[in-house]
Amino acid sequence: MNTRAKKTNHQTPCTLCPVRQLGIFQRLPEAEVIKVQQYRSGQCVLPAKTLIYRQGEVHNHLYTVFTGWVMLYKTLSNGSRQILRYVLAGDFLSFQPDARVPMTHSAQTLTETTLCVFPRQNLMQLFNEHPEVAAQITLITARDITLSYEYLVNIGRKNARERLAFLFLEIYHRVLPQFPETGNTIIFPLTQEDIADTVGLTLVHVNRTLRSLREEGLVQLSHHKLTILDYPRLVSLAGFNLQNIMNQPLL
Amino acid sequence: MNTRAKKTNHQTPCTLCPVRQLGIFQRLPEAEVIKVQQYRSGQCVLPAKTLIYRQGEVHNHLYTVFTGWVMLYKTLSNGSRQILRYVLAGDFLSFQPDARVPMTHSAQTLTETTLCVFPRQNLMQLFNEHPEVAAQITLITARDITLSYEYLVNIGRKNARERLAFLFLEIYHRVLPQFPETGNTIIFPLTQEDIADTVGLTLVHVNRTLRSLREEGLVQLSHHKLTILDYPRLVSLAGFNLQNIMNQPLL
DNA sequence: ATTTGACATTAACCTAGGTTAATTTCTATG
DNA sequence: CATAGAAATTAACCTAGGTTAATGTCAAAT
Repeated sequence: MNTRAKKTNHQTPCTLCPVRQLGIFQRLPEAEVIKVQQYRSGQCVLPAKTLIYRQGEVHNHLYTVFTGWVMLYKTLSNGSRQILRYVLAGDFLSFQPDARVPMTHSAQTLTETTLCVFPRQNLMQLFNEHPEVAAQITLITARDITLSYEYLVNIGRKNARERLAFLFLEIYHRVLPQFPETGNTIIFPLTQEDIADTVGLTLVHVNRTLRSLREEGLVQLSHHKLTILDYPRLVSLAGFNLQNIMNQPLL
Repeated sequence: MNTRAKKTNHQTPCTLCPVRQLGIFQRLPEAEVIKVQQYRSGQCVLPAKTLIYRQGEVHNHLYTVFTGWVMLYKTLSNGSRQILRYVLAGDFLSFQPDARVPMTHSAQTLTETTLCVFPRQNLMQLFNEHPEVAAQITLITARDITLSYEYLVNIGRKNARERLAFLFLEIYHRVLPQFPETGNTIIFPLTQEDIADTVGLTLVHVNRTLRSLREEGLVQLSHHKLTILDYPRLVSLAGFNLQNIMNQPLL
């Protein structure tokens, strides 16, 4: 990982971890969590725009995102980039269980980010000793697939306005549980180029489409703040279905 | 599931299962497999074009594909369809671990297909009693994500020729281990409309692009047979990387 | 052998989104 | 507060791929 990363001194005990409410360990009993903690190797804070791992390289850590935004992306030989997913607080990062295989994508922070680190070597041991955790991870991974299927539909079968509407709603709904006080406005650190590389358009066309959405009073995006102006119309434009997005276990 | 489905009388014991060489139980010791077998509820043969489950409906079985082709897809409110993935022999089907949540996509056979059936209720029990299996499933699911990321790149950032080249190579390499005697020609049951709905194009443009690939001596597709004519050029056109595709544990 | 419906093929035309390039904000830094 | 690089915005023009629609081919069913 990048050298600017600093390992924090204070190590939050897993039982006090704020992301427990959001992510993987939600349903694990207290005792289970305390046992899991011993596999953890630490916690670290990364500045914005830090590469966490690079496509093609072997990488020996797994992470849970504590706070901040991370993006996963692939780079093609012609230089273009496809962003695969945004990883937010409570999400799992770099889940590729075989430590010998090089990563197939890269990960980079968008904002300052705090990660909780597990060495990959401990994973199989953790699985064997705590099958509960393996089951939880399977569940999360299955939901990640569901999300990436939504992205496939979004890029493969929708027009520009629909694609943006969907992206905004998807992110809005994943940010909401972290900041319940948030109204219709969330902090949104993506540039228009990031948006373009997420939904398979060019940045110029993203800009045009944003203007059209703004002029129609659907969303407003500026200075890294996104405001949902007309939620119902946006939902219907995007063909948005909450169920396919949420990372929390669904009741 | 469809009523035309017939449950076969003869039940292959899991230890003799031909897909064991390909799929999930590859690394499980014999004794483990015998124990897993008791969770199985049966084996069934479905004709081509059978709906296995439908988007929006709760579905209480999990499957391993024994022989045949299955496609997963989503249908939008405007009637268009996005194919998400082809499920081949040895692959896992409908992995959505929470039985109460409706399926987010549909599954339909393309050819006659034999499935091995697990009731979903047994899954958590299986996980708890056999963490080995949970770990294997995690591994497979992680690889499914890798594949769907490849699809995202394919649709989001490549032109028509590149998309088709990639699809052909991806499928070719997944079919190969099943039929080692196959030369450069494989059976390829997709229609041009299926191809279009997989790579985010229209069937008319798929036809045009196929002609162009044929005229340049790259691939030949007719009568449900696909022939790879110029493998190296196809690989370079597609930006194809084997590692991201294979479902087998890599080394 | 004929019918039928599904699938493939082609042509003519059109448009959503891409390309290029210039200009205008921001925002971080000295 | 000045400056530079990053990000946003806009306009003019272009093309890859979409649309419509007609025709051809094949295989299953009678």
